[in-house]
Amino acid sequence: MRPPTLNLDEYLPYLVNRVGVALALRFGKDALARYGLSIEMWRVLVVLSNNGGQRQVDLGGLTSIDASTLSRMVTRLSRLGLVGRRRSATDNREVEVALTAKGRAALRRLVPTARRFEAVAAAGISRAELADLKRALRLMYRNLALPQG
Amino acid sequence: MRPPTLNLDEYLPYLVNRVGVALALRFGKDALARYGLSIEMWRVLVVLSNNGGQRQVDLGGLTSIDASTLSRMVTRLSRLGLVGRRRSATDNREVEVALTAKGRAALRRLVPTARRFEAVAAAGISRAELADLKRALRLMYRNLALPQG
DNA sequence: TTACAATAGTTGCACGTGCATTAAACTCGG
DNA sequence: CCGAGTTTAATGCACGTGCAACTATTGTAA
Repeated sequence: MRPPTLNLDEYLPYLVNRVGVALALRFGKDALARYGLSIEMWRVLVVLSNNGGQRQVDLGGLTSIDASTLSRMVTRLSRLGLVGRRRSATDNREVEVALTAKGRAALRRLVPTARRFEAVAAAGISRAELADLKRALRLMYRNLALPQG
Repeated sequence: MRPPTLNLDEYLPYLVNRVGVALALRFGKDALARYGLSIEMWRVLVVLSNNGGQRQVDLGGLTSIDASTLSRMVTRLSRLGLVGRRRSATDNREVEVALTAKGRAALRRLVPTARRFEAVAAAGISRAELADLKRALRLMYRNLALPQG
């Protein structure tokens, strides 16, 4: 009556999650902690840098962060001086969030570090393999995000 | 003075983490929630199923879960009747954790579901590509886990 | 214009987590 | 045999998170 065993070292979800957690942990502790930032905060900053100022709802959609969590996170980021909040001129419900000069400066310092972490993680993987890997990961995400399982 | 942009759709750590989170979310909400389990709890059960009864310290090492968190988690799992706790006969500090019959039964039901989720995630990826993908992920983990960065 | 619905954001609350501390049991050198 | 140091587990505490409820503003249909 033993349960069917599941070899974790061959189980794809585990392998993916494990690397994801390790990645977040390393980058979070070695680089972001000095700035008082979490990975989620870092992701918000990157999205703001790439896509420009955003309403909080849209920011939540782009980062998959809950609206209430994001509200408090933006408060913290604002307190750190990295982002600014201002109510929309056209719709008084909306809050527009944008990077400050200090936020952009923080990104200028962090992005190269992030790239180094990527290089460390990908050491020993060829360019071609890396391209395949990324393609597979994007496919997997689409497989999971779609409303059918 | 714009910060150097980081294209998230080509940034490996983001791609990996995103899939890892999606995987955990889907499996957690669609399957584990019915049993009152979290992914971390599920992982503990799988490790117990594969490696047999373990001391809490070793369980923490195998699952990368903090000792204090694990202590409380085992309390919850024990309350659910899925694992049993008993003090070691040889060392009175140690607590041995092992699956109960109910725990093994839960695994028998969950493992096939987990395999289905893996199949959904990996849809459209060939056997050869899948093998490469797993190999790359194991390598990445070693790159990150090793004490040099 | 006036109700009713939808949307954006914030806050109350319960919960799980990690860190630091504590308690108990064991190890080992003197 | 004794005492310092180590190991294992449990607990106090602060914090971030998600869900649900709530407020404020805007959209819409009669």
